[in-house]
Amino acid sequence: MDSGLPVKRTIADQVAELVRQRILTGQLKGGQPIRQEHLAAELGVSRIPLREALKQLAAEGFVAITSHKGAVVAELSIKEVEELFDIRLRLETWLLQLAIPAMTERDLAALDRNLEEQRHPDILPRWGDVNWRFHEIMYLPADRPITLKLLKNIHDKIDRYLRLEVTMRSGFDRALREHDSLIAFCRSRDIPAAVSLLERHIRETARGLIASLKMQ
Amino acid sequence: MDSGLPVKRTIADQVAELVRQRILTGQLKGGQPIRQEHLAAELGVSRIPLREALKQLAAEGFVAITSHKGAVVAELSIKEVEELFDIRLRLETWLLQLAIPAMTERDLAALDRNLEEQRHPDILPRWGDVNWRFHEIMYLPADRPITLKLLKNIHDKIDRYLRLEVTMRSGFDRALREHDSLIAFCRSRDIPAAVSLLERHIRETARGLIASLKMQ
DNA sequence: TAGATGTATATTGTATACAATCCAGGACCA
DNA sequence: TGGTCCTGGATTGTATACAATATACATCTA
Repeated sequence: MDSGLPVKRTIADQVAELVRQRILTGQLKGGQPIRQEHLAAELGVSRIPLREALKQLAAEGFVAITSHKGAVVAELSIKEVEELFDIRLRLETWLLQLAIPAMTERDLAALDRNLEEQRHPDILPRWGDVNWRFHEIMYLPADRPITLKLLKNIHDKIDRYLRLEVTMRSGFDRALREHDSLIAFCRSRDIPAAVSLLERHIRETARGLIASLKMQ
Repeated sequence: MDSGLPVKRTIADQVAELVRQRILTGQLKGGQPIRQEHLAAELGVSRIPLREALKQLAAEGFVAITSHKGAVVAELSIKEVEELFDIRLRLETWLLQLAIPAMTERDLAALDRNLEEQRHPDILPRWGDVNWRFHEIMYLPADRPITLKLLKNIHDKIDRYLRLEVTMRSGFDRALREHDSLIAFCRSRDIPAAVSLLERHIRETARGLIASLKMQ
């Protein structure tokens, strides 16, 4: 099994990863223009690999490139966030349904371990990653790699906004409780209960995030 | 309303479009390696814009790039084709459900016009485009642009294989009949009938394509 | 002969240099 | 004043040149 990451990584790939991280963590904010010469100099590379990285990020939807004007960090409108959650709803409930019958004890144990990590005192900075991992572990037994990759991309886009602490604090405990119940339903192979809880889980997360977006 | 295409197109964009077309039409076949110098010379450009185009196509899933080894035209396994159809099923039935109540007479007329085009004697070479346009027109009133773009990407990937004439001939008449009925159900706002027909339509297309893939 | 190791050549990856384009701000005019 | 047309600097887009890497083949060794 291949991790998907090339052993010998090219500068362009490293730069793409780094810029993506900066966008996800908010170091690069939505709407902010990216000056190629400046950023390339800061990273100690030429503009060529940076430009290739930007082309890739543009295709992934993290930046928007306009000819001869340059790249800006992509912004998500509330409408777009709602649509992304809608897509999640359709695809994740489907994957969960497929996954539950295929789950092994190993998978359930991995979910337990992940839940422990979520309860770690200073989880907040890593919450985005750990939360996605939880969902990923649940869906892996469904054996739908393309869908999973697609969902990861969506999660990444949404996570930029979930980092707004307002949302974090209010939805955090609820998320933990729901994750806990989800594992229980998976363990008892109760597909309807699990799917319906997941549906509520996603809708609630969406509601919280969108409310906080509308507030500011 | 913006077409999405930049007025002043850069060489890299034109090359990306051209290479994508060559892949979709089978001029570049799955698994075939892409030699940068050779292709760049053939197109009369340098390798820089070609490389940027390849990075974009890689992110879209049309080519696979391995460091220091180059790009090869992506291949789809039967398992992957099945998964793509599964995603279509989930997302397209959802979009249709949303779209039907929002459809106007204009939309229905556009569907009629498209159907006429499908009946054109030598539609075969343009079938991929026209077929997608049919589905796109149906889903546009749902007003879910991100989902629609995602589905277009999936359609493009599948179309490469739908061009195998075997499938074409056998599934062609059926597709026409089903498209016709779909319009009728949309016109009478019969959501359950339309959705269930669309579901069968997608499943049948998948079945035909996969059967012909397994044959060869 | 089979396998390992070195070397030449092809190919990709990156830096530098230059061309094309955009944009802010000033000159000019009605 | 307000609008239009320049113009120069900033920025992006592309070509060329060079560096890094991979692959095929020859050579060597046991």
